[in-house]
Amino acid sequence: MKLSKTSEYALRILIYMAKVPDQLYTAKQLVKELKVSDKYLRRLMTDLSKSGFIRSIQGRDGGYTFIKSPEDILLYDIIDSVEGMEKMNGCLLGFEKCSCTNPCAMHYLWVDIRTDLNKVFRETRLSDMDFNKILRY
Amino acid sequence: MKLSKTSEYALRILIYMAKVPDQLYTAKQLVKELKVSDKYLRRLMTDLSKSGFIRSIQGRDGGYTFIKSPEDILLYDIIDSVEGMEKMNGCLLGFEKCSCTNPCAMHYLWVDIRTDLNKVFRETRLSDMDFNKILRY
DNA sequence: TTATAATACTACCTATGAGTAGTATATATG
DNA sequence: CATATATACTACTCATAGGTAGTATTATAA
Ligand code: SF4
Ligand code: SF4
Repeated sequence: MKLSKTSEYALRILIYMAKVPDQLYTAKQLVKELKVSDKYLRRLMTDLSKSGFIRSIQGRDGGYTFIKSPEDILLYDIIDSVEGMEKMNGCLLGFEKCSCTNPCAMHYLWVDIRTDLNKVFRETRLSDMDFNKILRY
Repeated sequence: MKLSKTSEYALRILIYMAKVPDQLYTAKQLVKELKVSDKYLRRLMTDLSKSGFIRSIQGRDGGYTFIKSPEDILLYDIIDSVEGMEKMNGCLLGFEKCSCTNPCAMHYLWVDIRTDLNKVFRETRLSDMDFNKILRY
């Protein structure tokens, strides 16, 4: 389940913002910190606003801020909103949809890892990130 | 590290062939069993021949057969040959090349899973597959 | 030696994710 | 109200993975 660039950006942006929530971030500022294409980030921010994680404030002194508390946002939610999580519900290896009563060749090699991975994404909240250990956003 | 369709096909094909090695498989036969696009499979078979896993026999009564023993083929080798394994050596999440002394936000959530995953691909040989349990190719 | 049945090759087509350009809209402040 | 500084929107471009079409080549067997 290699994440799309878009998911990667979404995670990086929201994790960066979650380090100091309750603050207004402009697109300009985020672009500078995260080194993501300006136009692409702006478009993504609009999507993330529509998804209800943040809200946008237009006009002078505008920007983006959390509208949902980082404690209520799972990594899963973020990925799900930008690229859809069927990719994870199905087979993370990219194989065809799986019934698991009808296992393909990779299944038994894969299933434990899948469980761990799902756990990470479904149980980690933005507020759970260990910000002290993060050296790069 | 969602695998590309091409890796998926390569694994499925070679695993299918490894169930009964020492046999000649025609493209026609593989297409029928694995339900992969005919032309695409053929092209892939040529690649797999050039990579040294199988050899092709042209002409009437031709087909493909292992030239390297399934005992000497790691899943890693297959993926590496069709899509390159940097994707796995780098960050499986799709993040930029990582130094790990300079961890990004996902690192500590991810690193153990990455280890397990690498282990599976780097230590499983085609001959290790548990063919009794595989119900789908 | 000719017909047949297989693989190999070259060149396209198509859909999608990523990124870019330009314009429109909103709002705080003087 | 005018201006400066934000975000929102629409419509492109570009690269790549996946898939397709048609032709060329190879080798067996009658
Ligand atoms: S059987 Fe397991 S490995 Fe195979 S496609 Fe389903 S989840 Fe993936
Ligand atoms: S620090 Fe860890 S999670 Fe981040 S890019 Fe490197 S390997 Fe991936």
